[in-house]
Amino acid sequence: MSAITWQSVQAEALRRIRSREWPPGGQIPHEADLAEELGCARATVNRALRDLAEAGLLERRRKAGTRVPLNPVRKATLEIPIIRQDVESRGQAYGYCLLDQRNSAPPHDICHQLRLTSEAEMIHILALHIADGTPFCLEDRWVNPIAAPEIAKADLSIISANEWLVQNATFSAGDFAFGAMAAPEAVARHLNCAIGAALFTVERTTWAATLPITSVRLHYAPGYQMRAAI
Amino acid sequence: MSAITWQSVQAEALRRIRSREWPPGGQIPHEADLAEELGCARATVNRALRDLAEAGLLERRRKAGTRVPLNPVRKATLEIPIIRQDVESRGQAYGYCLLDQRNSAPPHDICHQLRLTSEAEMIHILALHIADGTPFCLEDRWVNPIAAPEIAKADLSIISANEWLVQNATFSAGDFAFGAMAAPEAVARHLNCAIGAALFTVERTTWAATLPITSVRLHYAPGYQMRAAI
DNA sequence: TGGGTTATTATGTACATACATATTAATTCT
DNA sequence: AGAATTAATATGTATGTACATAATAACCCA
Repeated sequence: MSAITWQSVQAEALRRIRSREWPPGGQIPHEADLAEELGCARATVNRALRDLAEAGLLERRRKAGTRVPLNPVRKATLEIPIIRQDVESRGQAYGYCLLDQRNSAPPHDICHQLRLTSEAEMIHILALHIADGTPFCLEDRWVNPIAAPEIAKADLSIISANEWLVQNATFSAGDFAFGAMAAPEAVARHLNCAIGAALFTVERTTWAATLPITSVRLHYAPGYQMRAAI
Repeated sequence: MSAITWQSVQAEALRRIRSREWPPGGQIPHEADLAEELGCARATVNRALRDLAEAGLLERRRKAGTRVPLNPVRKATLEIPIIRQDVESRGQAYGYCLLDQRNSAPPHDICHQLRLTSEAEMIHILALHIADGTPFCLEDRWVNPIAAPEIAKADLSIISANEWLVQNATFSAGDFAFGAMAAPEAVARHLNCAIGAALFTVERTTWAATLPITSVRLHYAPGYQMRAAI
């Protein structure tokens, strides 16, 4: 293969950005010029710069050209495994316990999250994920029975709703919100921690096209950290 | 242009994954077969499937082919803006206040984070980010003066270290850890919240190649949520 | 049979070319 | 002058071909 790969072109572009040879806010040469200068095809330059633009390190617009953003908004990739895999990848034994499952009308804020106006009943699930015998994560979930009717037949005391949904209800879009919350009494009891302890909390809502599937709140035991990398 | 784009090929592949026409754990046809079936070039199929593999929806290996993973590890994209932009994008007025800046030897855990063994002095910065007059985020940062010597000349009472570093010390790699923490007395005082309040906390460490640049701990005021989307 | 070598195969990449598309600049018309 | 039209241009995409690479399967020989 040719000595210059799109990776090498990308590395050279990164070098020029970092060294300010291509200054912040400034335009960089056209793809065609770069291709000629570096001795490769334009498609190769395109591939390299496109990836950098996706990472937020360049801004590209047709006709306007490519420029180095003044305040790059870097994008980190967050891997969202199912909770069992999260536990097992830490080398801990995974356990699971269904605490409650019933049909009822969701509270107002859940309806809002799912962009539902009706007061239709949904499936409410409360379950505990366990790592090496100690509480790991409390799952408080509402499932839209219209979007995933077959979940009613699943035995959620064996497989977690988290896992069942990942395997059976492929979603097309999802929102995440990460935050912290003082453990309410009910949550503290299940997680076996002090009332008011600082808990890392994830709220996730997923859709299949415009049909809301599920909204879940995950309360992680004190000390949990979620990791990401650039 | 041709009627079939790589996006349309990707959409069709997604449809087959979701409909289980391509079942979880199963192999899918080769690129060449798909290209013939869909009536496009192999490069077009490659582009479509490569992107799906990057999103975690397919697994590709040379010679072994492409398969649908049993437990897809979905990847969410997290945008990491500078804090000023984060505040301004919420429609709030940004304020900033440098609380302390001094040179000293970092504590042991910071050295560990930066993978440093020496006891060399670093720059310690404590600063408060403000939204609409109320405390938004407390920044507790250690900067390696070897990696960013020019920061000593910067007036960090005017521009935040966060912003200065993004603009002046492009990094090549970074680790993130998100978690929750009960507000210690010193932090609570600055954030004007109760001692022990649940705070969303981000720890970030960045490198230029193997040279550690900075390690920062961000304590967000109670109620803060970080958002992401798939 | 076992271990190492060689063929096979599916994905990965590079290139030249052609055309599409979005956006800006120039131009024309009223 | 101002609005509408047209040209110019940089990026975006599709294609056919060629070869690279990694992983597996087949083979061969001791």
